[in-house]
Parts: sequence; structure tokens; C-alpha cells
Amino acid sequence: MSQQPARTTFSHLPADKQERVLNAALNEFADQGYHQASLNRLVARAGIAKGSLYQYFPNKEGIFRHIFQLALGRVRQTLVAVKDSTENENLFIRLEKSLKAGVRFLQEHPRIYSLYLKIQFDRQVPFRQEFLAAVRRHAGEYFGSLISRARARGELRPGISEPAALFLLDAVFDRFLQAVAVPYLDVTFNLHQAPEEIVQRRIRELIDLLREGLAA
Amino acid sequence: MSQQPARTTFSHLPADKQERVLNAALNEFADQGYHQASLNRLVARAGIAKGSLYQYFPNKEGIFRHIFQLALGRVRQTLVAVKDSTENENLFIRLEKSLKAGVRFLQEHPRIYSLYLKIQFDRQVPFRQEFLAAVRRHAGEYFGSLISRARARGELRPGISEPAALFLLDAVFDRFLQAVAVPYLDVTFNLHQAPEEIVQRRIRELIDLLREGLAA
DNA sequence: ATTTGATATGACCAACTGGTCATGTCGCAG
DNA sequence: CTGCGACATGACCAGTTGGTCATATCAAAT
Repeated sequence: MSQQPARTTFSHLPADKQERVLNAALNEFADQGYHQASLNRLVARAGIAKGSLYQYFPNKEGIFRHIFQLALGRVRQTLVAVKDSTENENLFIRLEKSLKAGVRFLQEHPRIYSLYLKIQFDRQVPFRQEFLAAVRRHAGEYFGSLISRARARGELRPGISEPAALFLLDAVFDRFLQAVAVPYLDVTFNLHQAPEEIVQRRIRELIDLLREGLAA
Repeated sequence: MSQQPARTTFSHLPADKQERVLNAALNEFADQGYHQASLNRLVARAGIAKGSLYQYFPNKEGIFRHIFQLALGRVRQTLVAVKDSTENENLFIRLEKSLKAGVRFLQEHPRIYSLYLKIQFDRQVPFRQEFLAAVRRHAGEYFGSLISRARARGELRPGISEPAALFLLDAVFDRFLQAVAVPYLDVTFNLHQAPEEIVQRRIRELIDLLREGLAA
């Protein structure tokens, strides 16, 4: 993360032009992924010349990096807000609110979420490893802090493996958001573009299962 | 799934040549995804001429479709085998054995698994929706049958939402396999290429959490 | 009025893509 | 020996890609 991905020229630009370029770039990367993203299309959508793009950024990787860092900032910001605003509640209430906040984020920033999904399994994306590690670290710190606090308050069943609990929460939450965002990923919940009220009910059912378990 | 993806010419070929071509194709698609896969590279690896490839298959989509159907067959075969071989056991034993079988499959067929992951979030892959639906249907039927049987035997806590249980299992299992196969996806379990014994322990911890829940 | 430096531009480039096709090889039937 | 049909081949095509660069524009400073 050491190099500056955007040239100074870009920062001197009028704000609305910067916005147009960033917007076009996020659109392009979010719905095409890194490699299929076309800079020709990008400049066309942004309404600038090809040469201009290369006055703003050193190359395709630079644009991508810039976009990704902006996106990561928004995620971090949201996580912090949710964590702080539920600090004194019970673990399972916190989990419920966290998942709701996740769904809200994904509805408000569908392109950011789509970008994240695209990156996840394409080993050829530059900096993928670095970026994925950053995202997972945030998630880990988030759930880790919820779990530690819950344990301190005696809300957790004794003898539970903390790494296992963390893995479980991360897995279920991530998949829930995926199912809301992506069609055909979800066997029975039919979460994709489901009405608000259904989503809320499913969230409660899931948290209940996590709390009480499957066994009789 | 109506059209025949491979030409008759291909089926007339000596078995070892067929193998070479299919092998090269699976390699290429598995580590490049659909769009980045290059037919020039593919023919080079397979040791055949470009023109020959087009005597075997109608186009890139045809090759892809053929490969995918073969892969899907292997998955189906494995699922059926595991289901039958554990038919009379307790739900949580079945789950443990299923997850172990999943890990084994992924170690034996890493390219098939990689292909599946690549397809998952790339909306531009042809037939993606059709193929994803097929995979999820298999998973749904599998877990659905385990859960129904468990309920009939009274192994499930009463009042549990079956769709929620199914979603939970599908989510956790899928993510577990992903974490074993892909680096940096997993916050604390460090499953990627972990030694057998660690993986086994993690499986038991997870199943325990699923069975008994998180709450005190 | 002239110079200067920052910014804008799109024709251009080599490299590659999926796909085609005229030509060739070769075993076998007549 | 001839001819035929199945299969093999790689030069070739139009289209697209990321990236470059000589040239143009234009406001501010002199």
C-alpha cells in the first residue's frame, strides 16, 4: 500500500470530474471484474479521453487500487459505527443488528459488494491477497471483539472454541449477504431480492439456530 | 442442456488424445476462469492444432459446457456415495463424515473445485445460472434429506425452521471447503493447506457448535 | 503579445483474442 | 493405382486490449 495510485493531476481536477471518473471506474470494475474491465469502455462512460486517464493514473492497476481503497474505507467506517452503537447489548442482539447493517450496506453500496465478490476467487487479480487479507482482518477483529465481550459476560456456553465460533459467524454472515445479493446461491431461503420483512424473519431464525443449536 | 457440446469427431478419437484435450481444457478453465482462458494456450498445452479443437467442439462455450458436465457428474457421484454409506447414522455423525468427504473431494479434484469457485461470482460466464442452480439443487437435496431423516428420528430440537437449518449447513460447509482450498479467506482457523489432523479437529469443533449452539 | 506549464486529446501501436478455411495427410474401399 | 472421407494443420481475419505520444488548448504570468 506504499505507492500513491493516483497522480497529483487527478487531485487538482474539479470535484465533479473526479466523481465522474471514479464512478465510471467503480461501475466498470464492479460489473466486469478486474481483467474483463475495459479502459476504453471506462473512458467512454466517464466522458474523457483515453490519454487523460493516463494523466490521472499510472496504469490499470493504479485505477483499481485507488477504487479498492476507497471501498475499503467505506466498509471500515460502517463496521466501526455498528460496533460502537451496540456496545452494551447482548451478543445475540448485536449479531442480529450486525447482520441487518450488513444487508443495509449491501443495498446501499451494491457495486462495492459486487467488486468484493468478484475479487474473491480470481487469483489473477493484482493485490488480491493483500486486499482479501485486509477485509478478513477487519471481519476477524469485529467478530473477535463481540465474542470476547460475550465470553466476559458469561453469555457463551463454556468450553466453546473461540476460533470455531468466529469461523462460524464469519461463514454464516458472509453467505447470508451473498445470498441476498446473488441469485441462485441459496437453496431454500430465496433471499435474493426478497422483501425486507422476509429477510428480517430469516435473520431471526438464523440467529436462533446459532444461539440454541440444532440438537434436541 | 439440450445441445451436444462435443462433435462426433471427438468421440472417435483415441482415448489418450481425448484425455489430453480434456485435461488441458480443465487446467486452463480452472486456473483462468472462463473469459481469461485462452484457446491458444489450451491447444498448445494439449499439443494439438487450433483447427483441430474446432473439429472437436463448436466453440469456446461448447468446450466449457463439456468440461462442466463432466465435473458435475463427479460431484453427483460423490454425494450419492457419501449419503448411502452413512444412511443409518446419527445426524451429527453424518455431517462430520460429509464434511470430511468434502475435504477429500477437494484434495482429489482441486481443479474441479477451483472451476466451481471461479464461476460462482462471474455473471458473464455462459450457462452460469443453469449450472449454479444444478449444484445448489444437489446440495439442497442432500442436506434436505439428512435433515428430514434427523427430524423423523427426533434428533432435531423441536420448532426449528427447516429452511434455516438447511441454509446454515450449506453455508458453513461451503465456507469450510473454501477456507481449506483458498488462502486468506479464513480469519482464525488457518485451514488453508493445514495438516490433516488440524482439519479433523476443526471439523469436530464446528459440528459441536452447530449441535449445541453458542449460548450458555 | 508572448511564453510557459498544466491539462486534454485521439490516432496509433504491438499483442492478443476467438474463430475460419484452404490445404494437406493418410488409411481404406474400389 | 485411384479416389474418397475422416481428421490435422497453421496462416489468416477482424476485433479488442492496455498503453503511448505528438499535438492542441488555454489560463496565468511576464
